[in-house]
Amino acid sequence: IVIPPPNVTGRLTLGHILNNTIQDILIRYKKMNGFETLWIPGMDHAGIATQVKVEEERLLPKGIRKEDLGREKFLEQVWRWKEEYADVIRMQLRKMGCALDWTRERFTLSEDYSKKVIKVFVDLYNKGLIYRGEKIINWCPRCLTALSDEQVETENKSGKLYYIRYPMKGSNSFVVVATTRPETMLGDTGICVNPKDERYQQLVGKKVLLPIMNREIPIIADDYVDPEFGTGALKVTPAHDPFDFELSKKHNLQIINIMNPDGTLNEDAGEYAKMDRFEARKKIIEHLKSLELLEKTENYTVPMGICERCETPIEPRLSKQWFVKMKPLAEPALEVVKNGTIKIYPKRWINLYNHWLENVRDWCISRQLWWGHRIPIYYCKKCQEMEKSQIPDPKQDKGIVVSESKPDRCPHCGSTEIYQDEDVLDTWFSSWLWPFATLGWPENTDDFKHFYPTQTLATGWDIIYLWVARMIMAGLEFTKNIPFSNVVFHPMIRDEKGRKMSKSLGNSPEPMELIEKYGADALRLGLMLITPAEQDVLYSEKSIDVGRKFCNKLWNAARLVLTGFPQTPEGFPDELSDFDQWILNEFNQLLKDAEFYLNNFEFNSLSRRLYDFVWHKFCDWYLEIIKIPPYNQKNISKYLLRQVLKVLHPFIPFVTEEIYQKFTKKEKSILLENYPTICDIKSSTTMVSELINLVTEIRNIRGLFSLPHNETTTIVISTDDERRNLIEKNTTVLQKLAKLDSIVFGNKPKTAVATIVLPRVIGYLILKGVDINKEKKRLETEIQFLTQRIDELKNRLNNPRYFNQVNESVRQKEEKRLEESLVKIEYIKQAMENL
RNA sequence: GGGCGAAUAGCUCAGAUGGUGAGAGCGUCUGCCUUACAAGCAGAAGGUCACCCGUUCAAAUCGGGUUUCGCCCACCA
Repeated sequence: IVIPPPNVTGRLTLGHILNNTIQDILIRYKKMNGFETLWIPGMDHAGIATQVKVEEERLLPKGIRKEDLGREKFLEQVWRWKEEYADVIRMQLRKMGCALDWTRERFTLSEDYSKKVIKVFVDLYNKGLIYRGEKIINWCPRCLTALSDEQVETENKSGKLYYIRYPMKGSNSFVVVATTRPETMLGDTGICVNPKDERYQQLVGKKVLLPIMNREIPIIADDYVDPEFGTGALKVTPAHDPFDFELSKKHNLQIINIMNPDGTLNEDAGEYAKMDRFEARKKIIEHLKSLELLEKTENYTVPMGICERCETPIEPRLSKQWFVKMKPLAEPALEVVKNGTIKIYPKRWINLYNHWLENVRDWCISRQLWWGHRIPIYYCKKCQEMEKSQIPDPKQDKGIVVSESKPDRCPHCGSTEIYQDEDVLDTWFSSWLWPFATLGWPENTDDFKHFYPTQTLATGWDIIYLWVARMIMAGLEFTKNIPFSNVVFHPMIRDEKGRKMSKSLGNSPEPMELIEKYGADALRLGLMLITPAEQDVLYSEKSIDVGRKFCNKLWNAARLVLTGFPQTPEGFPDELSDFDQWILNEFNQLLKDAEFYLNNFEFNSLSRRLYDFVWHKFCDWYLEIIKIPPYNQKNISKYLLRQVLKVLHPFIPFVTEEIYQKFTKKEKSILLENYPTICDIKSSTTMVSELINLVTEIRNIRGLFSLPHNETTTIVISTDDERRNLIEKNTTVLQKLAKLDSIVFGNKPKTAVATIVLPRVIGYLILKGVDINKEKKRLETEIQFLTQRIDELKNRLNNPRYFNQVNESVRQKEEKRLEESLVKIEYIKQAMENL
């Protein structure tokens, strides 16, 4: 396993705890099952995220901008930040018990790793899969960089739809257009209508006068325009809308960029130059009103893109950026999931994966940032100048050199005036190499040969596009192999009200404080107990307390086992009591379930199953029984506890190790032991179950008659020989567990009694204040219930269709239920007569 | 607009291939300081499994539809 590298932006969150707990469980489980395991740690430089953090927390308070420092000085600051938080993250991963191999720690911006990133860029460029293009991209006016489509989140904001009149040239009439971003009108270079729209057909080819700017712009026709929306006429702003840009190319419209990178308007916006885009919106509306060119305003929900890092509204902006052609990479990635070479858990995420890859668009990878891998593109000043005067075709990248290291001379003209592109690469352009770059690729290292492809990637579903799909593409493209066989998507952690964890809401708990308060094991187990496979986790601190209580319970149980039975052997004893067999049988079932759940990455189910076994089987019944002589002299508690600790260890490594050391006297870590295997059970364990049922029934009736728990009572039992033997053999156990002073065999005593009926056993509890009529009623209700059930079962079993279709084991179970019910009803009737 | 998911006890959720009298944790109530554990033990109450129709000997589970909620994607400005 290679860790999904945490961002060096800050401390780990609860989400990281969840993510790493899952991986640690897998690593420890496989290790104990005899596999060679490796879990590689590492961190991600997280380009934009870290840069924004450092600016906000290190520079802003001092009132300086990064431009004041300059690129080099600023990067020094970021590296210092990185070192600080890398230390914190290392400490956090250790505290939560992650069995990582720290000798192999990696970083996406280390010198070594950077070389791999640059190599990949150059390779892709040479293969024609990277190109420079002038397109409308997502621009964050706050971060001053381009973003990929995946780094933009869409929020539906309530806004307005403005209807603006564009006067026809040489006429008194208007064409009315509807827009949500009226300020962009300053950059309009056309009006577009649907050619089939009869309202406008005669206007196509004519011109309107753009208000405020007083520019003549043509009316064109294109199928793209939906006649139903707004007025059916679309204002075309090529520099500020992706489709308008396409239209402008198709119809040869002028392209006018009216905005500066920081979201203020530029000189092409006339009198609005230097004004912020939202301020300009208000002013322009006022302006249009005064010209009587604003026809109306409607409320409208606007899907607005915001920067995932700073939540600033994105501005679609025309600019020259570097792109990766995704289609050729996507096809093989789709195939490996389709044919099952890579398995995705839970399955439902496959849909999402496919949908994205089938509709994938080219990936904008250049960022106008400082923190990141500098793009290995070098420009020749001379050629560029030549290009401007001689070769006007912008598609030709003349004067550009793509190289892993800085070239001395321009290969075209021999000039030494060469400078590198200022931009860096998208942070995900390094992350997508993670599974193999961490193992030494492109060198054919021992690690790479031995450990690649990796087995399992565990991560949150939120980065399925940003990261997972791209890693699969990169793995197939560069290593000709899948990067991992399994992808386990775990849910997002939300607060109790279902809201996302965020700093501004203050609902994001600090994991280290939780570890301080409850212990790392409690945190790990508590999270596993509440983390469903397919739904988001609603976190509350209570669940961590549940984890802590469990650890405490285990600790106390271990205390009893280690000190309470000094005579018992530590190994597997020669002779097993009925109760030993019973608990071993239960343990075998647990092991079967554990294997199933782990193979299917169902950690939640397994953690619940473990909890239930340890608490409600091992502690509540087995440990209680073996306190009672003669079982306190001879039992398998020490053996079984050791096995149980091993099964629990992947979930709660610390407390299990601590207890285990008490056995081995600090000689060997429990992690180096073998995982338990299923052992033979010779005899049937149903008799013990019957005994347990009898105890439960007695406790139940005692409760019904409000008998205080410190008072004992007498029971008279009428049963067959087999059960009489069983009960006689376990008299003390029964007495202790059911609070009985004596057990007598025989028929109903003359005193008033409460009646307990099990198949083949009638028990009469001698109690005060028993109302015979109420007892009769209680038993009659039971008879009624059983009669109904017997009818149902008989009907079913006599039905040939049932008989033919149902599988053997189910039918046997049903037959047994019928038999038990028939026996039980006879016993109840017998008990009724005695009343 | 397209797609995905959810609806089960007061709350948060389990219930794989249809088949036990639908479970757990928390909360509530009753009784217990029983020598591992009061951070605990023994019990109880509490559910028309959102609604309708269908398939089946049998549906919380499968199919169709309805309602409510959540998420993702999308170039109707």
